[in-house]
Amino acid sequence: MTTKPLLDYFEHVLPLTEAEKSIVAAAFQERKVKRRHFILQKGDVCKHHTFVVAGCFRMYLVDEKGKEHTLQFAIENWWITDIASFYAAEPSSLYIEALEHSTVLQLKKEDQSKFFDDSLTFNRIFRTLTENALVNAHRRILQNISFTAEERYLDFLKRYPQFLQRVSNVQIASYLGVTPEFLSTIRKKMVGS
Amino acid sequence: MTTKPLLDYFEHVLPLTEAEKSIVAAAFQERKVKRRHFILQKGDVCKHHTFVVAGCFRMYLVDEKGKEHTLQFAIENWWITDIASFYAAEPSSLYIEALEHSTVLQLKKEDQSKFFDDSLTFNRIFRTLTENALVNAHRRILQNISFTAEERYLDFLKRYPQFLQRVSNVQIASYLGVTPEFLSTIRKKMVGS
DNA sequence: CCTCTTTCTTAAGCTACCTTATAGGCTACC
DNA sequence: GGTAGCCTATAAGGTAGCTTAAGAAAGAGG
Repeated sequence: MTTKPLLDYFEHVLPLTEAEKSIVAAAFQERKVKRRHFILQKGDVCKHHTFVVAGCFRMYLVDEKGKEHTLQFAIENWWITDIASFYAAEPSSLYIEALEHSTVLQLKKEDQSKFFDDSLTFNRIFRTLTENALVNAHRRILQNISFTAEERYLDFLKRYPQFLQRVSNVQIASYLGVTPEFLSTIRKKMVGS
Repeated sequence: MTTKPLLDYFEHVLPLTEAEKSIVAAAFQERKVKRRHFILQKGDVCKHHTFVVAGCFRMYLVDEKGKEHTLQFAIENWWITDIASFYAAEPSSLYIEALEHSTVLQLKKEDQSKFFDDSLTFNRIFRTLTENALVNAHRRILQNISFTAEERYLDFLKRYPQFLQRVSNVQIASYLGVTPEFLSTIRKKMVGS
């Protein structure tokens, strides 16, 4: 069953009753996404919370000069959602693209709202997930304003070594906020030392 | 009563029953903080969620070269908490300093946990606050990797004009991730144009 | 298996931002 | 009411990171 990774993930936060498990299994919809296809494009309203069962995604912005800036990657057991668009029900300014053939589980906003109206458990789980995401976001902000590009790259390597095999250096550069050429010189310098 | 701004703030998210209001009023503790005093210092575990009733704070990191990097300011009706330290119960790497004589309301972690065990309402309120904070954090990450220093300053002016009167340019520079000298040249250039 | 696209690297010249230093204006406090 | 401490501004020289360009290597897809 495809929902198993999601149920395991939830139980890692808070134990679920059997009833809650079947509610989750019923509410989330499985979806296959091919490489280079999008589950969100600029202008769309983000209507789903997306949990990655298999595969790899990136969420990015394209600026007025056409340059891409990556906010987040996601692989197995990660969430990838434009929460600004999702919660405000406004058109997104972001793209979410599959970097590999992928399988996701999606929760519609209406179904999530029902969960939140009724269930203490689901409020606690999503509150915890959001707290964790915020802690990560705060760390990244601090790194962006206080680290050099090389320090940010080293931290990325340490924190997300799994991504190295799966996303290109072009995309890592756009996550770190540098050009691919400069990332290349950083890598060259590191080999030397 | 000092808790009124907090109750108003909560009700702006979700209506509270009278019973819930008195629970809140009882759980939060008022505290006066003098200018240049700290409610959190590096090495301390952050044990309270802090709501600002009056005054002004900044939360910052001091790096190994002694330079300060500001994560957040807070004035009336803002929260200021090192959530990484708060939720993980680990020593903080941050300082939270009063920039003016201030009054805050603080909620101990144990009391918040009790709220979360029992109350759907409080889970929903804090989930919503955390979501909003995450949306803001995401916007700031995008700005940091895709905006120039001048663009970040312009957005800061537009978004937080109240802060201009209350925090120094040195501190704004440390929030934007530039030196005070460079902020000064940006400001000079703007007047000219 | 072959071709087209993407990826990575290297290098030269350039720009944004930093460092250090100096100086004037403002505030606060003895 | 003077002096110390902080805040802002200005300028010169330095460095991190960008732009453009070009070629080699690796993959994707037919």
